[in-house]
Amino acid sequence: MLQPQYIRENKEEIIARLTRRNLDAAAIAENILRLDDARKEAQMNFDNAQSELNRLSREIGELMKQGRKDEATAQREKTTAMKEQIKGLEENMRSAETALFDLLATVPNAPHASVPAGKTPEENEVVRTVGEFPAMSEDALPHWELAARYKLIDFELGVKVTGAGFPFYINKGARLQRALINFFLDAATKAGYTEYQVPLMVNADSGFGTGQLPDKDGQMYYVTEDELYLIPTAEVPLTNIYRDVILQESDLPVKMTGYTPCFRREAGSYGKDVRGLNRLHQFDKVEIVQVAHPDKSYEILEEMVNHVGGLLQQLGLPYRLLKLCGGDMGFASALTYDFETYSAAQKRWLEVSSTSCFESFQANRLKLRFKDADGKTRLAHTLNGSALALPRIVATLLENNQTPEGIRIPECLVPYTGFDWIR
RNA sequence: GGAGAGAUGCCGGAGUGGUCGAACGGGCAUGCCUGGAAAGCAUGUGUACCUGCAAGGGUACCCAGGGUUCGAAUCCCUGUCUCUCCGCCA
Repeated sequence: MLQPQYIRENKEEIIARLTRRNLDAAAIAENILRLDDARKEAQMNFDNAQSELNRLSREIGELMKQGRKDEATAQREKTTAMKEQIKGLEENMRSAETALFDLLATVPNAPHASVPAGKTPEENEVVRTVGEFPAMSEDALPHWELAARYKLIDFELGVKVTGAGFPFYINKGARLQRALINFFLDAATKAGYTEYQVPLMVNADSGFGTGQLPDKDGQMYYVTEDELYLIPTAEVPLTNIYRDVILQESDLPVKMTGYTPCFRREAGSYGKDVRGLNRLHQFDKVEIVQVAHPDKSYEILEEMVNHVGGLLQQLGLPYRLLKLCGGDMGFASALTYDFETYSAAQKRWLEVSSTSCFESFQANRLKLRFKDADGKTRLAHTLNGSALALPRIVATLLENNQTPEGIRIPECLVPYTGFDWIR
């Protein structure tokens, strides 16, 4: 959530940044400031009236103590009208607060100054492309056919037991999943991230804290009976650990990692995008999260990008790094890098990681703060990244590593799989 | 799921209608003391918002939300959570 105070002091900057999201930023900024002014005035009126009532109450207490009953009663009569008035003023204040909050809650984060303008994914900026594209023969198979041939994944069984987008992984397919999860978790802990195993359902406060609510309400599975949301990413429970927390500056950066299944309704997806492992309702992911000092957050974003790039390199997967344009960025992000691996048999790029800096946008919602060197309480910055999401890694791995003799397992995974070929 | 007890500041723990943002103790910070430390002594130690150039002033917050009252941490109602006992159970 943006801070009215910041908008007031840096209006031109915020408007310029928000404009990259293709919004009428000036109108939004004006509206926020107008509602904030109204809120201040309403609070002032309420505070003053309340202050007067408090003063009278103290006076009555004093008179009672001294036994001056008549005077106390006279004063008490004065309060009746005041209470009525205060009630109205309080309602004004609350509705002014609500109006401001409701607007702020739906305004996305202001993109970083370096974010390219643009409306569609085609306008994302390619930062770099790494690795060799494998030479594929014409009869190279897409991963869903390889998965069937080697009996690694059963999509139809998933449809039977649950529905589309909930595959079964079997045998070496299952073992490969487990190997990737362990490989990613080990890499993260080696890089200094503390491993967590987290709840897979969260309450509405947590959903709000990281920005999924109200923005992505329809995209999360919701358990009505208990008013809980299935997590769409480990980011939600991990980051919310620090909701309503004030850290010491020396605690920063906080580095956390966790493996979880992720649940996404993916309402509105269709066609080749959802074929095979390309888009699932349930998938596995290892996430890395950091809580950072505001001065260090972009440095840390680079560090996280390097971590993710390192994983892809070890897996021997060619990838490109994208800096997302304003139109393609998530609601809460100030700057997002996507990693896409090149899936040789499908001849397309598949997103396998999204790594973002949220600046203080989430922290403001979470009330995640720290005490700086001067003892001042300030909002921290939050970051996170997929490191990595499994299904498309598996898709690319199967496709790119297929040979007439079977599918070759990358060296770095062999200690985890216990086999080096799928035949 | 049933019965009971409880929820107070960084922690422990008072407070059952009036000046309580909250006694007392611990912790922590700063100062004095010391060669240095410990002990001792002194002072300080929440968050948010409003107002003010500032010093300061105001409002709210004692789990959450309602209510009673001139006035609520204290009384009433609802909810949440924790603990104990019973039941059920991987």
